[in-house]
Amino acid sequence: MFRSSQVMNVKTLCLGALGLGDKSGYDIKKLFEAAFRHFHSATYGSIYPALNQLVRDGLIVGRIEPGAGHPERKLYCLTDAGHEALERELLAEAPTEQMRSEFMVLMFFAHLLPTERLAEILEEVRERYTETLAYLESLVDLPDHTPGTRFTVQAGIARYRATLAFLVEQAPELLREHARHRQTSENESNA
Amino acid sequence: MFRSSQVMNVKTLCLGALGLGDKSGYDIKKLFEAAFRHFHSATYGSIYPALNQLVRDGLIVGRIEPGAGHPERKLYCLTDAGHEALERELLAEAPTEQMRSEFMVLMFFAHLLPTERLAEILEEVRERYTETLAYLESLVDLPDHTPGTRFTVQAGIARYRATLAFLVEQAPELLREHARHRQTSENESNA
DNA sequence: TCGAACATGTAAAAGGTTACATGATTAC
DNA sequence: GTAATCATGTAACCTTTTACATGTTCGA
Repeated sequence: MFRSSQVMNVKTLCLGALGLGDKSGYDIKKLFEAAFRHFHSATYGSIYPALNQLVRDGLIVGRIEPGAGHPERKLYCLTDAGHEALERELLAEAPTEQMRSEFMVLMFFAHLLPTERLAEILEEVRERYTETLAYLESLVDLPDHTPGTRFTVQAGIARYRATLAFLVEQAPELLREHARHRQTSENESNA
Repeated sequence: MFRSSQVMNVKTLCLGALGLGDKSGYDIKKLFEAAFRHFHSATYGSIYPALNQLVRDGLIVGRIEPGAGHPERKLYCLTDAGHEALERELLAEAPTEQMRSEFMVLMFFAHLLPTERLAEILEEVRERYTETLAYLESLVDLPDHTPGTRFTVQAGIARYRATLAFLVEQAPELLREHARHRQTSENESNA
C-alpha cells in the first residue's frame, strides 16, 4: 500500500498536486516552483520515478496527450484508491514542524567567521529575502488560489517579513557583538 | 578531502559543534537538541558515523575519557586540518535559504481536508508553536551564548511569534473560506 | 531492582539529488 | 540554425533515518 516514514515525501506531494487537477510530471514541478518554492521543492529525478511508482501502486493512472504546440506529454489522474490514499495521508497525524534553515545553522557558528564575511552574508541574505518577499507578494492576487494555497503564500509573506525585519534590526548589534567577541577570544588565546 | 553537495550536512554540523569546544557524539546531539531544535536536528545514527569519518579524514581526533559518574566517553577535538576545513565550509557561498515546512505543505492541500480536521490541525499547530516559543524564550538569557547562538534563538523567537500571530489572526478566515470553498466544489461535482 | 538518562555504535532501507541521456517545438 | 523551453526518463551516488544491539550509572 502506501506508507512511508516521512509525511511529506515526493509521492504525497504528487498525489496532492493531482488532487488539484490532472497534471504531467513537468506541470507538478512547475506548480511547486511557482507557488511554493519558499517552503518546499522537488526535482524531476524524484518526481518522474514517484509518478511511475504511484501508477504501479494503482493510485494514479496516466494517459498520453499528443503534442499540440509542444512535445507529447503524460497526464496523470488520481484513481479512487489514490483519492483514498491521499486523504489517509493528509488526515494522519499533523506534521511536526521544524523550520530547517541553513542560514541559521551558519549563524549558529558565526563566531568562526571573520566579521567582514559575516557582514557580507547578512547583506546577501537580506537581499535574497527581499526578493523572495516581493515574489510572494506578486503571488497573492493570482487567480486559481484555493483558500489553502493563498494561506501558504500569506504565511510565507508574514514569515519573511518578520525575518527580514529582525535581520535589519538586529544585524548591526550582531556585528558589534561579534567583533567584540572575536577580539576577546583572540586576547584569551594570546594570553 | 571534504566536499559535499549539501552545505549543512551532519559532518559540517559536527565540525561546527567541535569549533565551540571538545565534545562527544552524545554532547553534540544534546547541544543541537537544546539550543537549536527549532532549526535543525540530527540523530545518533548519523552523528557517530560522521565522527568516525572525520577521524579517518584527519579533521578531528578522539580521546577516551574514563567514566567518572557516567559511562566512558569519547571526546573529539578539531585538528588544524579540521579547523581549516570548517573555515572553508563556512566561508563558502552563503546557503540558499528555504523554509521547509511540512505544515505549510499540508495547508497547500487544505481543500482536500474536512473543515473540522483542518480546525483541529490549526489548533494543534498553534499549541505546538506556543510551546516552542516559550522554550525559545527560556533560552535567551542562558550563559554560554556566543553572539551567533543568541542571534539564532532570537531569530527563532521572531519567526515563531510572527507565524503564531499570523495563525491566530488568519485561522478563522481560512476556516470560513475553506468551508465555503468545499461547499462550492461539492455543488459543482453534483451539478 | 528497575527505569531513566548516559553513552556508542551498526546495518538496512528509504529518500532524494545530480548528472546524464534524449528528443520536440518555438521564436529569433 | 540555434538557443530556450517543453517534456520524460535512468543510474549512480549521497545522506539520513530507523531499527537494532549493547552496556553503564544513578536515583527512587
